[in-house]
Amino acid sequence: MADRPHTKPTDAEIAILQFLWQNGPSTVRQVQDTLHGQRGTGYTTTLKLMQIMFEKQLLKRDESQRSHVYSPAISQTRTQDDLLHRLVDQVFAGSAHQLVLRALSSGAATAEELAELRQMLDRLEGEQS
Amino acid sequence: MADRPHTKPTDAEIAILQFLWQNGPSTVRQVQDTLHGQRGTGYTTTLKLMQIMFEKQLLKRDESQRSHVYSPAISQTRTQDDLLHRLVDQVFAGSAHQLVLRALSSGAATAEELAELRQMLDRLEGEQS
DNA sequence: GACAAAGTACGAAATCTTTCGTTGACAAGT
DNA sequence: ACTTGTCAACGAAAGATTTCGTACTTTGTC
Repeated sequence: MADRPHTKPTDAEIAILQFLWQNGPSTVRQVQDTLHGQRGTGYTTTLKLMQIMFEKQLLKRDESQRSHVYSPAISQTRTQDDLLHRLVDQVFAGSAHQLVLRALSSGAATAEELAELRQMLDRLEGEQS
Repeated sequence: MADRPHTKPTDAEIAILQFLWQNGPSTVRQVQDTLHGQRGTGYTTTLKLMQIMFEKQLLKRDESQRSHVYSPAISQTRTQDDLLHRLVDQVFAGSAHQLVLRALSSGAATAEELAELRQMLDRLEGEQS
């Protein structure tokens, strides 16, 4: 049950959250090595960011070890939903359906994925009747 | 043919763009009255924002009238695509298909819209074979 | 022409985000 | 115990965004 963060995570914050969602609880060092090896920023930058995210309650941390171990305090799906709704409201004038159409037409989808979508459609139409 | 803005428009900028896309070329006053009547910010704030957006080439303007008339310099669809891709990359790990599934399951879609989606699927599957 | 209304331009404050340097604590090996 | 390496904490600078006050210009009205 993730608390709703009333403010949108910044890009840098999302990158860190994404790493933690994918790799599980991690130390600053682990995040820094993998993530900001690409970004080119220093260790203390990542540290500070994660400390701030901890204060903002975006991250939890285990301080029992010398190297604190951080994990997300908000769920991936919840965050995805929030950002998705933001995008729909802001730039698709509230029409999720328009967004879906555009994502499909511009994004490449495999046959498998299309089949999965078709299933989803069946299910949704079933619910509606 | 909209230039690609290499930087992402900020939230405030997107709100203004959205207004202009929906209402057509407008003066600062028109934007301010409608949009930031809700936001609660002053006239000069909106003015400044739109001036900066003009410098950034996010907006065009017609200065032939005393009240300059602004219009978007980037297309709505292009911007939607850009932001959509950003979201997919950042929080859906590059999987547009995951985003679509989530948008469908959480966003309410009417029967009509579902039918339209089904058509889109048919078309996409046709292309693939 | 003087006045008021509404507009633009500009500068700067306030806020938020990102970045890093420095300091002090802790641990490991010698 | 001493040195070396790693870490957390903190403060502060740099950058970007948002906000608004003030000054100047233009337009129309009396």
